[in-house]
Amino acid sequence: MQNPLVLKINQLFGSDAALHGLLDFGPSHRVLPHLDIVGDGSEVSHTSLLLGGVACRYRIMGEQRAILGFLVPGDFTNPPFPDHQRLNFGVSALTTCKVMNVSCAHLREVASHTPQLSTALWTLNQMDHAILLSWLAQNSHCPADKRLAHLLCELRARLALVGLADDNSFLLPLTQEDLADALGLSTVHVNRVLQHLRELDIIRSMGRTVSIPDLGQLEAFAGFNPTYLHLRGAVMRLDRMHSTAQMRK
Amino acid sequence: MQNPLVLKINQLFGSDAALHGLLDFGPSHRVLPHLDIVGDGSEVSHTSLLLGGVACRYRIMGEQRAILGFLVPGDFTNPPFPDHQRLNFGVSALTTCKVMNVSCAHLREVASHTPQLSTALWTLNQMDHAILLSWLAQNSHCPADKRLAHLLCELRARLALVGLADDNSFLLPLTQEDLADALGLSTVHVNRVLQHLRELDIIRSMGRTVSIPDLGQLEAFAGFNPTYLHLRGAVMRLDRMHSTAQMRK
DNA sequence: CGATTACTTGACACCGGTCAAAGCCGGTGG
DNA sequence: CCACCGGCTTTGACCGGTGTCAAGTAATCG
Repeated sequence: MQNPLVLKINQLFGSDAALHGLLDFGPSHRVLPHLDIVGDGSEVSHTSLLLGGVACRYRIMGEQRAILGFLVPGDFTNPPFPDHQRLNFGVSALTTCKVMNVSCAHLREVASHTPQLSTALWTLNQMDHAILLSWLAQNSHCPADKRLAHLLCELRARLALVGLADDNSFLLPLTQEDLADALGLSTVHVNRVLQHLRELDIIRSMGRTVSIPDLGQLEAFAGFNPTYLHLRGAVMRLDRMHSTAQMRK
Repeated sequence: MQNPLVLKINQLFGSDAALHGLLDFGPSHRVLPHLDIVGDGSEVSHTSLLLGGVACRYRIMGEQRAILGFLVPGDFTNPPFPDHQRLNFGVSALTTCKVMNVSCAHLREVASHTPQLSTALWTLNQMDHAILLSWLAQNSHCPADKRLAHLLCELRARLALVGLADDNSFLLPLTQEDLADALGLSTVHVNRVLQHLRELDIIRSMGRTVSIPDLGQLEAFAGFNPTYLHLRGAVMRLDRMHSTAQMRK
């Protein structure tokens, strides 16, 4: 059972044995569903690495919960760079989660000895930012069916990065209510849109398993552009950054 | 005529004479309305500081433009930290803009000599992130009138930081179409919601000037919580970061 | 002063929300 | 092994917020 962050970094930047040992930070603990991993508005000088399960960033707006992002294994709850962040969101476990706390100071210390790790963390942070931008664009400007399809594409791609999905299916332990709170829709409507996607045979879902007859078709329907996740070309980009960094010296 | 970034940093972190000279990076140029300051998808190793005018981050989705954020004087088009970013959005001038390009490498160089500047840039970056989160939450989970009201609160607060707004009014050079593309609404509906807010006497707008009879009432209506902009307490936070940084040594 | 761009208005359609009830499914305990 | 239970999913009827289309009015600029 490998650290999913290591898996992800290797997947994105090419296998790099040097990193394997660096990212074992210590003991992990479990968080049960519906419990907070990080409380809303808390002030922290650490981040938490999700090792297993699915969690979400959220904020309570009036009566209802707004989900602002999903976390899958290999993700950090908050950016690992600055000390003493006051978060303006909470992080809550959606399934049972395995979590490891990482001091930001410690992570910076490790990264300062390993420029590749430092670059990798930066890229992951930009990926996080890109996902947020994409949610904003989709949720504000797309009809419900495209929104939902796009979210499925994104989650599949991110899960695939840590070996939890392939091109044809993956396990998605979210309720329709979770999806609704993320997409800004009602639970009832999410249900109907799911049925609609099934009728079109764009997805086939049984229980928690989503299976995808034709990934290309799904991504086309959603208008999904995987490059924003730095999925392809990330290795090239890392190389270029190193080479230009050397040129400048 | 002062550099609005200096103004903003002083406003947020307290007057700090040491910064005054550091943030003059060189020549600026003008960009006319509707022209790109940075093209979508371009790869840059610099950022651009907006010195005057209003611009937006945007992305074209199908037929229509999605506005993903507004830029006011003192804002950067993209985060100033990493070299060689491939942007997944464009930046376009909404009014005539005065823009100054800043090499990321150079900015890092300057910041490395001035820990206060470095911290300030970090905080500004987190502020940017917080605004994005807030847009996502509002646009996905609020009815049109609250959304619009919230956006007006945010813009007023940000403009006030650089001396371009007070509690009772400010100049907002946006068309209703700009607002619509930002809020994910149709132009027609933005028009109607504006009328509605005027009927409630929550805002009074004449031409491009928005005047606010009672700021408290507007912010209450919008559910606006200014702390997410680091507006209050930012000075304290900066102090705390410095003192804890020293303690660790 | 004409021409273009922005704003305003009304009628109508539709997407998605709400409410309420009924199945389904997995777990728990007798 | 079955009965029960709570959470999740599915349905239907109805309503309201927003979008669309199209036309008309104001404002801005050369």
